This record gives sequence, C-alpha cells and structure tokens, in this order.
Amino acid sequence: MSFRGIYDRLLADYGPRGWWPGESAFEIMVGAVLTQNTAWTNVEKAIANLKHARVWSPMAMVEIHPRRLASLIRPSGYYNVKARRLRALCRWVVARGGVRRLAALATDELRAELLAVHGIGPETADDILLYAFERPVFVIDAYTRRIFTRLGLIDGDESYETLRSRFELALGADVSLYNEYHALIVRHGKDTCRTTPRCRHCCLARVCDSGEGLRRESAQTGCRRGAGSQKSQR
DNA sequence: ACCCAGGGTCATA
DNA sequence: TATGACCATGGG
Repeated sequence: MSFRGIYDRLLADYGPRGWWPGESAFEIMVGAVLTQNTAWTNVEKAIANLKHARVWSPMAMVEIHPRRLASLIRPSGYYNVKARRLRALCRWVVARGGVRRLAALATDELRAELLAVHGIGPETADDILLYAFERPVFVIDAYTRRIFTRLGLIDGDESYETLRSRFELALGADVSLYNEYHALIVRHGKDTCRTTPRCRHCCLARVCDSGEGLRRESAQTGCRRGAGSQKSQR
C-alpha cells in the first residue's frame, strides 16, 4: 500500500481534521513549542493563561520576566525549558521584523533560520513551516514513525530528513495534502495506533503487517509486532 | 501507582 | 555518531 493509499483510507475513516488548532500564525508557533513531548490538553491551558495575562505577542514574550513567563506556561510541562525556547523564538521573530516580514522569505531560508533558534528542532520547525507559513514541508513525528513502521512501509530508525524526503517525493509538494495527512496521522496515533495498538477498529488493519492478526488480537498485547516508536539516526 | 504525551539539548564514550 | 539523562505537568 502506497503512502497515498494510506492517506485515502485515513481520510475516508476520520474525515478532514481542520488543522492546526489555533487561529493566528503566532498561536501556531507558540503551540508548536509548547506541545513538544506534551499532551495538547496541557498546551491549551498554557495558551489560555498567556492570553488572559495578555502576554500574547512576540514583543510581550520578549519583555516579560522569564520567571513569570515560565509560571504562565506551567501546565504544559518543562516550563523552564519552554519559557527559554519561546523567548528565543520570539526574539528571532522580533529581530526579523515580525511574522509578516518572515513570510516573504523562501522556504529553505526560513527553515534554516528556524533550526538555528535554540529549542527549535526539525519537527517543531516543520510544524511552523507547514501550518503557520503554509509551506509544502511534510512533518515527521513519533506517531508517523510508529504507524508506518507497523505498516511495514519504513524501518523506523531512518533519520528525520530521510523520512521527510521519502514522504515528500512519494506525495509531491502539496500544502493541503501535507496539512491534512499529518493531522490524520496524529488522530490515528492517538486513538487507534496507540502505544498498545487497537487493531480491532483500525481502518488500516487489512493492509498492516501488525494488523493481519485482526481476528486473533489479544486484549493485552494487541497486534503481533511493532511495539514501540523508534528514535535514531541515519 | 504507573505509563504516556504531537521533542530537543547536552554530556559522555 | 550514538546512546542516555534531563526537562515536568496532567490524564488515563
């Protein structure tokens, strides 16, 4: 089954997701940092705190005392680390003359600058590029590795860049498609292809290396293989 | 009580 | 270059 085929099945099963949650480009950038290794429900609380405190612009985040910024985003976890990362991101935005000015940059240049910001790694950079700046960049996250490893379409230990180019070459540059695909992957990873998978009601079970044991899936172990997500290089 | 969550950086070997 | 420690809250 091709990458495109998987997409079609996910879309048919879940319907359009309407991502990213958040209205402005700035909100998407903030959310991308706060959601690093963190459940989105916690991020929502942190964002609500920031809005109510009216710390809701790059300039405001640069000027606020770091300790206070940290306390506002406390529900999102790693709050000291993330306060520094938000600050670094906002310092960059301000130095570059704002989000609107940044939107004039070419995708490659924008990506390189994002990656140079302390605390912005490949996934966070690509979340921002795809959802805030609407650039055709495919986002690779832990769910992507887990789902496609179980499907048998990737090894799982490829480098971030290797996987990204593999998806992009297979799918062709298409912002709307990348947008929807990543949102579907997150939905599928959260609710169905979880740490311990629920292959019974998985729309991909018939084409999945792990899901062929559909009938025999035991309650505890889930599917046959493909236990966890991987992380590594090459 | 334990496991997990929409990563990234830094120190070691 | 490749592992491991660390960051921390909240929900199931």
